[in-house]
Amino acid sequence: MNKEQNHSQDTETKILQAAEKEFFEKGYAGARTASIAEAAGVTHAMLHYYFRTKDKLFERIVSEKINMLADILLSAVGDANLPLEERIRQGIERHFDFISANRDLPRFIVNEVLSRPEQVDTMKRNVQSVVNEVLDNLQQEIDEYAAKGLCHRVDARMLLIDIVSLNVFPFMAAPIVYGAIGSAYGDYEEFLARRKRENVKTILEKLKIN
Amino acid sequence: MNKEQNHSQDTETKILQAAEKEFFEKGYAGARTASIAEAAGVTHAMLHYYFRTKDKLFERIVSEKINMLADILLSAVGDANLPLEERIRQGIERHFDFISANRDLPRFIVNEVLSRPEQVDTMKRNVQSVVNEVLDNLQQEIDEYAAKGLCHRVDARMLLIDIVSLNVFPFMAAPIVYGAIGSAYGDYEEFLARRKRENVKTILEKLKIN
DNA sequence: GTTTGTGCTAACAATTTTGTTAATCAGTTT
DNA sequence: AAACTGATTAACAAAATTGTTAGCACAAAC
Repeated sequence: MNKEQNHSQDTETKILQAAEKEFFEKGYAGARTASIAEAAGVTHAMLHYYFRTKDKLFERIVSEKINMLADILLSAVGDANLPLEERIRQGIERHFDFISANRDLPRFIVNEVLSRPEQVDTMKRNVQSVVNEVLDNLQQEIDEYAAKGLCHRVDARMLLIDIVSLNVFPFMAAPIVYGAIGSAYGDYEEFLARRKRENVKTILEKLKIN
Repeated sequence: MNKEQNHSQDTETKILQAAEKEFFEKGYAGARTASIAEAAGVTHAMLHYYFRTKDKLFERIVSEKINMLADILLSAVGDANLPLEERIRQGIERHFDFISANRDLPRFIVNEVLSRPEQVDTMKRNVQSVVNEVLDNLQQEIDEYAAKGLCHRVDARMLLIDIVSLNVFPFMAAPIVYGAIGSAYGDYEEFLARRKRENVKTILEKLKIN
């Protein structure tokens, strides 16, 4: 009995889950504490009991999500001592799969986090050092390969922006991208598989020397 | 005196401008009719006088913006009877410049329009026929070039998604993309110029036959 | 000069939404 | 079993936000 032994199977967790869904779908301003409580199957006083205010509940969700971002970046780095091309392919695919498994996350970050200057600072602090280290290593490796004439000497920072753009945007604009174009390729999952291959190809094409 | 002759230099227009700004910055749910009125320098009753409800005012802004999208697509098509490569370059650059001149538009569309199924339908109806025509022509032209061995036979639809992704995402995620990476390239405008060149290069690389 | 209509204001009404509080319930401890 | 503790509820309070209304002012029409 170290922690609180909750009655109805962790009310706090149920609220958090419902809150995440509501905030992701409607944003901070559009979210209603009453809806969250209802979705969680508790009275809305409980929400205030556990989290005091809507704001604090929101912050809790946000900080959790911001942490995921640094993680995915690191996990996408891939096994060292694979050949460069293979590592980049792996990085792109892992990033794509992560976004695919968290389809509402990019929109949430862009909408709710990037519009708050304080949180942008938090993100920068959390992400910048990791990003820079990853990028410096990647750039070094690219330069080595280029020196041996094995690839073009592309700019690692630009490459990262390319990758993230290609991987993320179609998910953010999914209703219109798939609705107006993608549906020609079959169902949504098929379309995504196609995009994933396409993105790998696009990026590797930039490196490839012919 | 066909139309109403307003007193203080077009109150309706001032409300519309203030509303656009507020809705773009804070989204529908976050926007406050009182803020809009204050920014427009009128009492907030005027807002209801001219537009009845917050909802109707919002719809007015949305439909205006949706129309812009079909326009930019057509205008980016570029002069026919230019060589293919030059046309695509022109298309990418025009699209980039349009986004650059309307930096909050993508976020607005993604956030506020794509989350409303009815409006997604409206957009599809408005955009789909234009997009399909443009894409069919482009595909045909690519195929002709490819048949002569002048370029790879790339898929026009995928190419369009690539272009839009590369051009749009950095603007949507500007605070973090520029803040964590882009600032290494100088001020924001310099960074953008660099991105524009980069995007053209990335896309043309996919076509180029070596 | 009176009438009429449109733009406009100030105050108010209605609703929605967040947050609080006092009381109750269910275990646990003593 | 009495007292205690944290979880829970229902009802309420407070604040914010949208929307309405009655009336004023001023220009044009008659």
